[in-house]
Amino acid sequence: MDVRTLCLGALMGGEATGYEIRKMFEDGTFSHFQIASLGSIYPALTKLTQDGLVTFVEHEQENRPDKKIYQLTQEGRRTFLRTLLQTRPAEDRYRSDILFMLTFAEEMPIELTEALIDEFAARHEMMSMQIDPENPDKPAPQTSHGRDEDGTPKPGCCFVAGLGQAMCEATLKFIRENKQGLLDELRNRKANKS
Amino acid sequence: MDVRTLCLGALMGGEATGYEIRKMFEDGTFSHFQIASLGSIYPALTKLTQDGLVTFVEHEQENRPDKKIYQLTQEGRRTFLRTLLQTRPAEDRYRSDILFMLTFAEEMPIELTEALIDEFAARHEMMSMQIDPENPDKPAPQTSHGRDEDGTPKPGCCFVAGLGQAMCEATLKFIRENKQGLLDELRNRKANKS
DNA sequence: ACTATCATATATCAATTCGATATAGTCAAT
DNA sequence: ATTGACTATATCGAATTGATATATGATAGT
Repeated sequence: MDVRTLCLGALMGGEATGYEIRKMFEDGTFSHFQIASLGSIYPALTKLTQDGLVTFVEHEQENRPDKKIYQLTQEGRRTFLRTLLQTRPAEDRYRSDILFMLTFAEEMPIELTEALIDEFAARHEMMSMQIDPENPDKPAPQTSHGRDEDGTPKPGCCFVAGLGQAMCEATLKFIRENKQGLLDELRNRKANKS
Repeated sequence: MDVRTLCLGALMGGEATGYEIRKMFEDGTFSHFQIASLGSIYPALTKLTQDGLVTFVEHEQENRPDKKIYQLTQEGRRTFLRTLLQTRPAEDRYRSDILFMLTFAEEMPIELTEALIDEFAARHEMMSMQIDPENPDKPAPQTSHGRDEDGTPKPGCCFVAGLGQAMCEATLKFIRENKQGLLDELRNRKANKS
């Protein structure tokens, strides 16, 4: 899924600026399973405007850069829904420096291994708290993304949020149950080697 | 972590060709938490050779392109271990078209929602089987990546593999418990709307 | 027998995307 | 007083992906 499609999806929840769209991918609704940076969002919005899939209204603000509030056109909405129907979703990809590094646990000091695991746990704990299945867009709910016009959270979003939480909890549980075992085993091996 | 570092890590397990390194990220040891394509691996190996971190021996093969078997130099090994100690691991990032699409479940036919969930489950089931914590590099164990010189699986690899499996299982469990509820809710909403 | 398709193996390249930076003002905190 | 954080758009070099080219053997389907 390219950034253009992601932007269309972001605008399905209502109008937004490029900056707000980035926030949806940084902190908000989509942050746990899609990424898009400003450097790709702004060009994408420009292209979408040229293609007539979005329009924007420029709001002047006192002593601040103009705000361009983007909105889907009917054509944009149709295009996005067609994309949903036609796209064969790409493989999921999970990228974790920490897990990659932990693969080399034997080659590094045990304190580092423990620190990496703790860091991994801390990040997942934070993520788990950030995701609230009843309220998919926790931080800054000014814009009503993730919920319907009437304010009800969307069932799809709840499902996805719940799944994310389940994954976090499984991760934390695994660490609670296996961290000490790994550290002991590593200590054993070091002792045997010397 | 850039591709150069990933290549050094891949070569920590012993010598390999560029093609074999790609397989480690495609099917093998690292496939579930790091990605690297041939288009980035070959340039990375060239650069690493220039920098003296790896060397290669060219093996001619009858009726096949030459094979360049790469190997870490001592300098390369030291550099990688230093990187492990110094690098602040980047945030994990998980990217899933399916979860993104499911966010818009209300906007699409229920059959598509169900198909997407089933696809998601199928992929995780496959992944779960592919990961064997006792044997981190399931497919094609010619090269001994993920295990020590003596053939014992490395504890770090086992830990990471076990974690991956736990996540897969949690995902599958969540789907078993929540898929029907989501579909029912969606059907309800459609009925109420019309 | 013929034809795909896949696997091995290296290499290149356009298109995409990231990450950093520039600009510019407000606001809170140290 | 000044550092850092937030809002907001925009650009650009660098990294990376994904596709393609080349060459051949093996395997499987029609």
